Amino acid sequence: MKKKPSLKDIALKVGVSTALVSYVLNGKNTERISKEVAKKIKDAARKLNYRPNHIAKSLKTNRTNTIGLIVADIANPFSSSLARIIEDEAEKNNYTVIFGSSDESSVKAEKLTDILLGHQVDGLIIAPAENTESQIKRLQKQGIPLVLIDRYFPGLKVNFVAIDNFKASYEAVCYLMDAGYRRIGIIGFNTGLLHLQDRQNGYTAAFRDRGLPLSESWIHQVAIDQTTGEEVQSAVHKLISLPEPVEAIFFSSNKISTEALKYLNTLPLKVPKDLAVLSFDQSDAAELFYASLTHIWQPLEELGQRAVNILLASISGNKELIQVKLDTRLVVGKSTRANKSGSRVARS
Amino acid sequence: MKKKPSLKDIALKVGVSTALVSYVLNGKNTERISKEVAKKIKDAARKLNYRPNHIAKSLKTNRTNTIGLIVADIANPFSSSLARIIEDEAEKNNYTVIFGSSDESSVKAEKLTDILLGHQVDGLIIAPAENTESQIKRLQKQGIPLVLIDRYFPGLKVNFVAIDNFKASYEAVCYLMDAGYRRIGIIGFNTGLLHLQDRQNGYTAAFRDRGLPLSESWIHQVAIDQTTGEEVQSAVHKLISLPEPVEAIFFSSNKISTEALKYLNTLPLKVPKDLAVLSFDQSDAAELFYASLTHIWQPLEELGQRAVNILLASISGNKELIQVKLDTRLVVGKSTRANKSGSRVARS
DNA sequence: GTGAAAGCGCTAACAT
DNA sequence: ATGTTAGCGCTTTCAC
Repeated sequence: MKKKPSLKDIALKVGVSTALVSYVLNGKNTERISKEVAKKIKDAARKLNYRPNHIAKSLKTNRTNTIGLIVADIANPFSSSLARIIEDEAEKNNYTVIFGSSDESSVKAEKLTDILLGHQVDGLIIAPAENTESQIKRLQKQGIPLVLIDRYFPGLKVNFVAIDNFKASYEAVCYLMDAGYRRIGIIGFNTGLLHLQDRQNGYTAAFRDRGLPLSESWIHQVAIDQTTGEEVQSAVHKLISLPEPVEAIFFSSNKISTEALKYLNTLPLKVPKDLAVLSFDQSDAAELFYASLTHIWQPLEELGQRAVNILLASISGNKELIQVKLDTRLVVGKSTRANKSGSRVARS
Repeated sequence: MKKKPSLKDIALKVGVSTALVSYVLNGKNTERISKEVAKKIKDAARKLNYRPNHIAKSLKTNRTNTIGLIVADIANPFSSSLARIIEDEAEKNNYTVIFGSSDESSVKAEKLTDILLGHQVDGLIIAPAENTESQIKRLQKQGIPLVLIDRYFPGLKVNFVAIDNFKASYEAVCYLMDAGYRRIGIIGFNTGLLHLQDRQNGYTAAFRDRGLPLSESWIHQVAIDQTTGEEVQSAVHKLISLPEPVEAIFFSSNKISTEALKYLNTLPLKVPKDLAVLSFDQSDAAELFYASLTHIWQPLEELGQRAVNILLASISGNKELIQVKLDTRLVVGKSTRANKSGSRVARS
């Protein structure tokens, strides 16, 4: 690799000091620099194909204009969509994104954080994995600009942008109940992550508030940190094989619904006639499945954009604690029926 | 943000020179450093929660251990899956990934390249957008370690890892022909990107080699750089509304097939009975659609891993030109029939 | 208007 | 076995 041209090379070529070159190229103190010199410098820079060395600049300014992003798995559409939004919003503000996938492992998350901080990112956007509360706390104590996304720890006074998972689930399950469904199963993750627990809590709360019976056999949990295809299939299988099979299943994430729908495709049973399904998270799955999926839509754009803006504000010294819970929307598709016993609304 | 501890702080605390601290913390020259001092230094580093400043290190060493990744759109599952693989492979080699989405725009691609290079990435992995040949050429002339992925420019002597798109398409279309399909439509992108053109060329070549008639009305192209939902729908609609409707459609990318399948879901027609479909690229869509998709599978793992390894070799000074074309696999699903006129294989 | 020089945190060649 | 020092490319203060 040829040596890259530096400020000095330009200075030498034009016959001025590096300081002047720096001023001109950064548009600083322009009023007190002669037009001719400025032009000469710019020309030389162009001719040498000069590209400022951000590394050197950063060392001096203590700013890298880089933000670190830690998601669970960049290959998951939820994460990658978010990443794209964050990338765009960051770019608008002249920031670049470094990323890493934690795989829901606190060990990987910690290592990743170290690496990103080693690269001197100006701040971090983190979808925190389970058991990383202490890491987050430590980062905060070190004064590192930080905003959690998608998930948060209720005890921690740390910026976050998330959705109201409890409410979203609650409303979704109520929707099913209003439609006449009674035996409603749920497949969720077996995890300590509050935002995922909330989805299950919303589910149980709906039963409680409506005074409807809830059977333990309707609740299934799968592991979050490994391929869950088989586990999900087995859960679905159990739910529909009960002496009194469930009439509807609520999938608490896109990963789960994708696996479940794949499985349902192999079964003779028909959605929504024989079984209704409803899922958290939008995804292509919603429309690719033969019965377009009724699902809980998350405001990804807003989630990502606000995270970036809160982070940038924090980087600029804003000390205010900002915690945002955004609302979701229930998008009704064909995988559930507005009125379970269709005949009730039959016309004359 | 509190000032971060530096080598100097440790040196001061322990009462040694920064050089010693650097040696100890980097495990260099360990043989000639006393155990006690080494221990003291390590303890101090831990106590101060020292994290090496990669920026400073980079300035000195001219290595950032960062690679820049430019994809078309990180939100596309193809890109994000690849990104994940690249991330993992990079991490194994102690590298971090900075990324950006070009949106298939040469202007964005150039800007992105500049930004990533400004951050002093050690090398670039690029899925080049249309009309970026000159950019790539320039990068190469500057001696920047480089490997193209997924796409390449046949004229350029630049490293690449890609697949044989022509062959993959050719074989896929032949498969359809062998199954008895004759009126086979294709929906591809209207683009100058060779790898996408190759997919269409493979299609036409199959007709030519088999001596089968091909109608212009079977070939449709949609724009690549914008949401193509409507365009795809309209293309599908035209293909199945021909006086002699096509019997099969070949979608030349995951983006196209996803949109097309969504549309097919809204139609009364049944796959594969009324229409067979076959797609390039694996994706969840393959199994979520009611008739699991016959598709061309790409070796993403190998694609990503080899790209990283070739890049790292190049960064380490390897001058050898490496151009790899990997083979794909046709995965047969239920969206096509092995024998179009099913009766022919009917048993007794 | 312009330049000299210090220094960001680190490494490595060169002392001692 | 440990220390000194120059310098990576840049910004910025201060001097002329």
